[in-house]
Amino acid sequence: MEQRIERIKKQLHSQSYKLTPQREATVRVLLEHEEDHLSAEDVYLLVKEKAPEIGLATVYRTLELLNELEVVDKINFGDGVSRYDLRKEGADHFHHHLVCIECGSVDEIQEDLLGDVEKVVEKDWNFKIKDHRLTFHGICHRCQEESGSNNKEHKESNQHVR
Amino acid sequence: MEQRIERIKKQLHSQSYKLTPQREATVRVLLEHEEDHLSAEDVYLLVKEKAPEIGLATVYRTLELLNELEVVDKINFGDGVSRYDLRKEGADHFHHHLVCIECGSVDEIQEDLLGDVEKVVEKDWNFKIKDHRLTFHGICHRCQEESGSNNKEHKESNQHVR
DNA sequence: AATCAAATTAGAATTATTATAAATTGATAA
DNA sequence: TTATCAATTTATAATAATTCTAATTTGATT
Repeated sequence: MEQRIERIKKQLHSQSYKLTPQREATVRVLLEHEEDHLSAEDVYLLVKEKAPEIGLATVYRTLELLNELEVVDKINFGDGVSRYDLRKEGADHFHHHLVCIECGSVDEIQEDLLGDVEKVVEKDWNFKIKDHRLTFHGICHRCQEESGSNNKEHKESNQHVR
Repeated sequence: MEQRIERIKKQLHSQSYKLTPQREATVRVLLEHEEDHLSAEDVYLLVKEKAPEIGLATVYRTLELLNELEVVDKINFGDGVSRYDLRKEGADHFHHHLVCIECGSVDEIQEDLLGDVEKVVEKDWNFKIKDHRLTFHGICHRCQEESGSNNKEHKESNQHVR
């Protein structure tokens, strides 16, 4: 973890930004919740535990900065809020998401999957792809297994959406 | 156009909703702007021309209703607003989008493209796919052609984003 | 004409996000 | 160390999108 923070710090410095205490606390929260898809508010509340004096606007600005530096990705699942997702180091493509319409959980797919599709799009539409967003909506494996039971909640990877 | 409205009317009736004048005016606007990706506000302003007494809340409610009936799809390109896109009749999959990061234009891809990918996801992740969202961000064919020139604006299919 | 539910309107309320102005911090150089 | 200057942060106000509420209207049915 310290090494990743160190690398992010270098990345900031290389563009003459500083890793202030507030920014570091924010990055730590993101690293500690790598599996989740936190909203700005979520991040704010978690950062407050480490650095109670931080302001919400600072969190927003930090997330925006990290987004510009491609340390995090800003995503939107259609509920009202933006969520922020740490990029896997060395990942040159953005990962995909599986959103369960039953329980609201969000799982990630790290595999590429789109290589061939992107080739087709670049060629047939003459479109130079820089990034992509792919989200599948459906029923997750957990909700399928319990078909018949009434258990509506799962313990892990739950990111409930309004 | 009249036939499509007639079919939407039937669809509403089948779920015991009515095609009120306000709803009809809204549907007409959507049909007349099938190529665009209108925000609720855009729709509201256009509907006002036909039915000046309509309220913004009604437009929101109508769009939400049409979304539930899968007549329109609610999409989100990451700017602050939701956009509403008429579903192609008979299309069992949601079309994809090409968002240009230069000029802000949004083009559509009607081709499926994801068939194989979906098979893999359903099998390997045991996820029952109901819907998907795929958006590519990059440089559109128009902006590529004019590399070198300073022309920043295009006449058609422009959906500028904040 | 009476009735009842669905739909609409206007406007208030909420929620997420961004902007602003004043204060603080940190690095650098005199 | 102290002065200085830009970057950053804070608190708060402002904005923008969307949803809620209460009162009213509409339409179909008795």
